[in-house]
Formats: sequence, C-alpha cells, structure tokens
Amino acid sequence: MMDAKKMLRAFYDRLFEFFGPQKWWPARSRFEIILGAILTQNTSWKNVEKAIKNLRSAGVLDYRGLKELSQRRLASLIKPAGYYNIKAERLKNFINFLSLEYQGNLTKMLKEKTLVLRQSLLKVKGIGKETADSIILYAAGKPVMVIDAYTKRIFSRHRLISPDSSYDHVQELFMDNLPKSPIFYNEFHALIVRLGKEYCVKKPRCDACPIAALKY
DNA sequence: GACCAGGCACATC
DNA sequence: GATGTGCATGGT
Repeated sequence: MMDAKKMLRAFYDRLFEFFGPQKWWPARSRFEIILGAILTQNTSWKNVEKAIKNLRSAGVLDYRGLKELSQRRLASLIKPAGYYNIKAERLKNFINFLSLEYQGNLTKMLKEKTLVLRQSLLKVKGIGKETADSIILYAAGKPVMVIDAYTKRIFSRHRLISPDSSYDHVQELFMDNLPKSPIFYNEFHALIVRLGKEYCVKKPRCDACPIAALKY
C-alpha cells in the first residue's frame, strides 16, 4: 500500500472529482449548526430537518428562544428527530453552558482556542467527541477532522483501518497526514458522508461506488 | 415487521 | 480500556 498521505489524498481527490463541493454544513446559522449536530446523533438527517423546521415555525431557533422554552415543550417540538427526551435535555445542557460560561454569546464561545473549546464542550453532558468536533469545525471553522460512523465503515471496508479502531486513532490518521485546514476537513468529511449515504450503507452498492476502482 | 440512521452516557467486567 | 444497553422517530 502507498503511504497514508498519498492514500488519503487520492481518496479525497476522487470523491471531489465525482461529487463536487458539498457546501457544508446544511444550516442557516452557526447556532443552527450546533442544534443540528446534537439532533443528528445516531439519526438520519431527514428527521433532523423536520425537527429544525418545527423549531423555526415556533420561532425558537436562537439562544433566547430555546432558553425561554420549557424542556417539555422542546421535547415535543423535536420529536421527529427521535430520542426526543434525551436530546431535549442535551440541548438544554448546551444552552445552560452557553449562558453560564459565555453569557449566551455564541461568538465569544467560538473564538476560544481550539483545544480549550473542545475540552469545554466535552464537559457538557450529551456532547461527545464527534458532536464537539462538528461544532468546532463547522460552526467555529477551526481545523479538526470529524470522525463518524461512515468514516469508520468506509475506511475499514477498504482495510485502511481496523473495524474497532478508536475515535482518536482514526482522527490522528487523518490529521497527521493531511494539511491542517478547516476548508479541507470540512469538504472531506462532507464528501465521506455523501459517499456513505449513497454507496456505503449497510447494504453497500460497491459495483457503482466511485472509489471501488481507486488505486492507492 | 425487521432493519437502519452523520452518538452518547452509564453499568459492568 | 473494552463491551453491552437504553434512548425513539421515520424511511426502506
């Protein structure tokens, strides 16, 4: 096998060539990106869209709106996204964190140094590594690679990582071998999700997969 | 009706 | 540190 740098580069180039730029994250504001990151935990994006739409219709798609909203009412609005009781609690946990640490000022929060922000977010109950990294990359625009189920599935099927590799291990593979650019990580992760959704689901379509014939 | 989807916390070993 | 379980809706 080629070295990791060339392999990852070939992978990325092929995906970009095939799918083109993805223009991520699909949201209208940085605040909405964060809500989406929590709501999409182990959940299809289609269902998250319905939940976001409900929040928008209710006029609570901002810090103030969610802060005023009762957890009970919040849970009923996000029902389509599944796990609605737990997710309502997680959203409230984040709102409380933003309130206590940054007086509700999102811009202030996102200006933190990457590692400081990551450590802080990981202390919020309901925000794990992937959600924290999604917020840091897509809302704050800082260079962190997001590792999700698609990333692990695709790269383990190609025998480039072990199926039970840890989050940290896979993240290091990417970040130690690619330019530390938020624009690049943004596009790569979005392309991986696109490939995962369309070709590398649990019943894969390897015959038509754009990287099936890729040499690396 | 089974299976799956852009995780996470918690219990247990 | 690794492994197992609950959380829940909507689409295939």
